[in-house]
Amino acid sequence: MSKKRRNSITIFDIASEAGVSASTVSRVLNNSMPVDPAKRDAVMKAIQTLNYKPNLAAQELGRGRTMTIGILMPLSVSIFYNTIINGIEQRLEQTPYRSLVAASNFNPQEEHKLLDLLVARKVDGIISLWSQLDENYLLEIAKETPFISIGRVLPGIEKHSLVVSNMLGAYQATRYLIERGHTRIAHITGALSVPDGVQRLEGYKKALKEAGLEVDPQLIVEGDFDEQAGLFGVGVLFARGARFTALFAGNDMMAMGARLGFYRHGMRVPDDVSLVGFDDQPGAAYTIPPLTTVRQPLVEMGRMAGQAILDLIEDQEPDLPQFNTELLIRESVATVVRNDFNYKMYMPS
Amino acid sequence: MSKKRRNSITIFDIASEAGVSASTVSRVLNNSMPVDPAKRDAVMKAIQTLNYKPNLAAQELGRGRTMTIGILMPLSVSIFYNTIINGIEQRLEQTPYRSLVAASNFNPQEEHKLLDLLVARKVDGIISLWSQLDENYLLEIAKETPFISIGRVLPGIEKHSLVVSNMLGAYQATRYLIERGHTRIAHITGALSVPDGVQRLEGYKKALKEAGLEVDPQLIVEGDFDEQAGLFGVGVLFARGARFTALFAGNDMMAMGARLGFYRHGMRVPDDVSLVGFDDQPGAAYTIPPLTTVRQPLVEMGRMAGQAILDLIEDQEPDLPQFNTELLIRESVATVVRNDFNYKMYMPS
DNA sequence: AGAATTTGTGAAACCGCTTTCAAAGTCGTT
DNA sequence: AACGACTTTGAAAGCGGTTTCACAAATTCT
Repeated sequence: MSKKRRNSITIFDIASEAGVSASTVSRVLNNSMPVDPAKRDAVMKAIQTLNYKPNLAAQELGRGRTMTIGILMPLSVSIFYNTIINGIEQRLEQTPYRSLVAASNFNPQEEHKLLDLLVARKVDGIISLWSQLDENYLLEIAKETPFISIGRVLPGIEKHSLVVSNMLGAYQATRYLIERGHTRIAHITGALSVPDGVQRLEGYKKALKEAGLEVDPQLIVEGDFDEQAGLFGVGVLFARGARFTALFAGNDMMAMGARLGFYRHGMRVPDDVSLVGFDDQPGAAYTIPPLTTVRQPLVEMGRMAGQAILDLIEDQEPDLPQFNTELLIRESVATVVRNDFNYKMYMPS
Repeated sequence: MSKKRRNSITIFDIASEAGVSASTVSRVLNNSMPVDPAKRDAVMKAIQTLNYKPNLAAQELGRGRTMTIGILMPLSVSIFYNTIINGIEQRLEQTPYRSLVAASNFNPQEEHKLLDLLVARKVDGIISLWSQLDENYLLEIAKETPFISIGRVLPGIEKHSLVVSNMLGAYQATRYLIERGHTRIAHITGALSVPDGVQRLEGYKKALKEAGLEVDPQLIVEGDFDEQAGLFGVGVLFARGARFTALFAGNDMMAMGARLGFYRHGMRVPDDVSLVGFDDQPGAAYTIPPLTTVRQPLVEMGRMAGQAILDLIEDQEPDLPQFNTELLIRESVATVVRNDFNYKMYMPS
């Protein structure tokens, strides 16, 4: 079916070129042992002139370690996940470890395949982001290979899991809205099939209850984290005739969708309706108006995950801190001025 | 410094388990040769019960081909590049080839290192996106390994390069603005250190000249593709006292930045000023108002690049089509109603 | 029925590098 | 000068697969 390409110059070629043994070449390559300076130079020169590049597969096979840690993420086309990965790589950069990332595009089949691929590649560790895979399968893999889970806690290895409190973030967002005088706060949820979505919903409810406000189902519509859902969500809200002065969206993308929805209905943000998102995705600072949102310390999370996987590889128990969200106050929320007769409620025209 | 992990079960383990030779196991694994059904089943079962996973490094070394094509991109945290990569992977999915992507974060040092890594990994082909590396170095690599360049044409292997006409896109955008009655059109350029930036500037100028309009340096400010630059750019424009009714931004991110700039200055889009971007990045459809912009067929480009690298691997000359941009008309441009006394009069359409 | 093919199979060589092991050199002591 | 303790070094044995090769067994053809 196809030809091999077995051209490459090997360690032996450069060995003979330099007049030493292959072992010696290997030794200067990894300087794993002292080598006579003269020979070392000869080897270096040979490497140079023959433009030798070690064969990675051979190295890995030879030493039984790949020096790479695999990263499994749900979606390649996502700044959110990539930012975390950035953090991981920042940590790894200072080590001899490389990273190898695989994206499943939210397809569990594909994710399974990719995870197997990482295992087949014998990566030294795996960091998985928001895996959708079966718990037991993951645990099984975690038994064989150092494994860190981000965005999902795996029972039994909670210590190797890293999540931020979605609940807290949603609570902060809602709470803030309440403090600014809003009492009728709508919520477009994230996908309720994933924990993040329901946890954020919970946080929203908690803030409401704590403030003695009722949780009105009329004000809640289920979304799926997509811009579309935001746009559609405000449509639903209006169709219901819901009355609200603020909207908390389950993430920034939905907030942007909602923003467009309001625009279509001729409602100004924040003058007519306040809006808060979740994630602080890039660009959130450049919406009109700049979006108030909940920030997760993504890069920092990545860094810590990187540290944790290194710990695990060294057989040390990782020490994963608690990550908290932070409310980023920008310009999409207005204070509502109370009025005994009229709560400053808005309705589309 | 560290321990090996040499636990794994090998082809021999499953060979003895199934009562056949290792060669046979290999044969059923790749079904490269007919094997007695009974033995085949035995092998399958053994694989199952021992939960065997072939060692990729060993496979690659053994067969001298890695069945992976490397992708080198400038920035991991970018939907733009990732969309192209998506296209590549779509094409690859239907083949036995895997992809391996490496991101340099615009750091030439890093890019060099990563490219070397791909070579060391002996990938069967390389697709490079907007490489910043030295031409000769790239050509040298292209000599050894099938190589496709996206976003930059490499002299000598133009046929292996894939670019879209930035010039055309910018021309389309500017032309459209002119057709809508705009005569004073500002432009915030991309980074002029990269071809895309200057080509878009050229396209802008071309459209202007063609329409008999002067190219006013007052209306041009250099940006760098970042939101910041857009925001800053309109600041500069206003500081100069420049008068314009439309702005063509070198990309969407700068358009968003500019959008915020206008907002800060109390100018409505498109009522007071029209705006067009470039790239159609996700979210561009959800700006306020939805942004008119130039679309590049990213996914399609990726697919074709995937096809091309496969061709190259098969020793066939790839047939890369010409990719054209397309103007996506949304809502950020208004028609100007001319007025002899004051051209600053608009009518949103 | 016997010759000529055509399977199916295991042994062994090989892929390119690392690492163990033992031999050969060095050097410092006594 | 002889001896022991380190250093350097090359040969050789892996690492876990693939593939060639030779051979036995099963088919097919006269």
